[in-house]
Amino acid sequence: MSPPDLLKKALKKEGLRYTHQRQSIWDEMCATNDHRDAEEIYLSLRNKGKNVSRATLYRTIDVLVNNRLVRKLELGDGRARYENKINSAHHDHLICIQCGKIEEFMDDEIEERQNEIVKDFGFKMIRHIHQLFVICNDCQ
Amino acid sequence: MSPPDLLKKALKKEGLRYTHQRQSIWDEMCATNDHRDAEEIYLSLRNKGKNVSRATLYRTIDVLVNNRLVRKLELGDGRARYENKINSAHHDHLICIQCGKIEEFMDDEIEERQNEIVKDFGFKMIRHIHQLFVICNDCQ
DNA sequence: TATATTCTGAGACTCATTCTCAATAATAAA
DNA sequence: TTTATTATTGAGAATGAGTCTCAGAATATA
Repeated sequence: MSPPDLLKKALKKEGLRYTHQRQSIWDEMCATNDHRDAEEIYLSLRNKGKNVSRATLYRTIDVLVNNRLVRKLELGDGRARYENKINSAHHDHLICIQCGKIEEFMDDEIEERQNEIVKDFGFKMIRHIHQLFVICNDCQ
Repeated sequence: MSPPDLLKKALKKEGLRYTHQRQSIWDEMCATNDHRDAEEIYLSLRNKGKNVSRATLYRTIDVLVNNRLVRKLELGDGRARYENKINSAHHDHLICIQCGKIEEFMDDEIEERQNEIVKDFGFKMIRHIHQLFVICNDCQ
């Protein structure tokens, strides 16, 4: 299911301990390719009998995000969404402002232009956010 | 300084009254091309003897954003930034993750590709967010 | 001017996220 | 393996940007 080594490696790299809770959270993150908020992940864990506190959930997600196992999506509505990064190549997002549906896109040309822009400024690219807010076909 | 007609027109369109506070806030938004958070704008108003409540500030900024006089920037740190839209053409942002400096960029090729992507999905583009998080030249 | 309606401000409230700290679990040492 | 050390956890308190409430103030209408 979820590649156990990736979690253990990340924890070791950070000097953190391997615990049941952290494994449960990583399993849960890998269980779907959805873009879920913390509460959805929390409740899904509870449903499966894996009781992990919100505090631990947030703390663990931070570790996963910092180690590029999970991606954090900020859509501007006050709730972050999370998706695992191991089942998919790099992509950005289209978000329907009506129904909330999230689709993924990837465009080499855009990626390339981005890098050139940053280089032209003499800066160093760390990461980027590219979100297209749309009305999807179902909502038109 | 700030084009007074734009504010009055927007308020009229929304069926809202023209008040001192709303004019002060619009003046303040036009006073700089910075990307400031609500608290900075609030304090700057106070400094100038224009006492406007936070409630009114947020409410008015909403109106300005909805009428495209002001742009709201969500950088993922929990504080929205605002910039007036009347002194500048469309652009996106580079943000230094070290010092917080914000630069602007605009790329026709990217804009075009974006539109094509949305069209290919059969969606309708509403708006987009494109942020490049970097380490700027001063911070390297 | 009188009346109706909208706006404002102070502070209470919300809600996602972070923090605190005593109890617990994982690791290291003996 | 037992003990000692150190990190982790969970419950709930705290945080903080932003929103809401509602009585009094300002503006518009008759």
